[in-house]
Amino acid sequence: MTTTVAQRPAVFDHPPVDPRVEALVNEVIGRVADKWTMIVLDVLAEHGEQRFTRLGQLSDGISQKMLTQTLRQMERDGLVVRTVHPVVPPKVEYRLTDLGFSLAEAFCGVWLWAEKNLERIEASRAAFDAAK
Amino acid sequence: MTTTVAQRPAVFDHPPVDPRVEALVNEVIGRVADKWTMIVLDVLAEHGEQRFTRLGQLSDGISQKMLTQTLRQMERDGLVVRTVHPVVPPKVEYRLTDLGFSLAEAFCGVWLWAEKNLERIEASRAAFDAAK
DNA sequence: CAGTATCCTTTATGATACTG
DNA sequence: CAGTATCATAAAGGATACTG
Repeated sequence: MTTTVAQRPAVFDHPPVDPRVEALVNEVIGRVADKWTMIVLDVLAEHGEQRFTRLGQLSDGISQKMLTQTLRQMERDGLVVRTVHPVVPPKVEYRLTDLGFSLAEAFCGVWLWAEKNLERIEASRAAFDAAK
Repeated sequence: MTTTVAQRPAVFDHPPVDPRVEALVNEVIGRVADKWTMIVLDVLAEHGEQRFTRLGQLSDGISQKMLTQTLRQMERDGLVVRTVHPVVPPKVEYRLTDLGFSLAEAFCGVWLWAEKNLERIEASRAAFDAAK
């Protein structure tokens, strides 16, 4: 144990966890902490149920391929539900599950952090780049 | 505005933001919501200041190359400070800045979410895979 | 409309060897 | 120890064309 423990908040004092659980958590984080997943999640959280094409418009910069891929993965992970309406032309809607919503809430703090600290980050980058 | 607004918690009712700010936030999220960044961030938050090699051991599965790369980027973004001790053999220590620490706190909710919902995710995946 | 399929380019990452 | 440099491969991602 290092001498830095006391200066860290209690939120980081996890109980010791099974390494295999930790590895699984890492895997989930790696899959879930994905740029497009977070953006689509945010769009669905902010705009509610949406059709495929609209979702693509709202998820700025995403390609159709990545949208399909991201949505399939999110569906598989239980973050969204896909509803196919048997009409022509096709109408498919996506919405967050409770699980997806809880992730959006958990990730919300990171969005706020990014929004709040944008300028600090840019300033830090500029200073770093200037120094070398 | 859709009819789903009322059922969403206040945390998602952002004021309208400049699209360019939103794009920048997306960029930061894309860069920061990176698997290795989150893992190294977590390790530094939990274990405090660490040397390069030790950091690699604690960040399970990371290669030396990715560790270097991730640390440089985090340093550039102002998340960590790199301290070189002029001794031989070299001793370089990394620790979180206040900014880095605040991100670790913001991201902490996602770790807890992942830990809490691991089994639900695995069950969902199994069901999804079985259905097709 | 909501995809799928394919080709192709870019980026990410790993393995290995080398150095102050 | 803490990297850097290089090579090689895998994975991510974009563009385009096609389909129920």
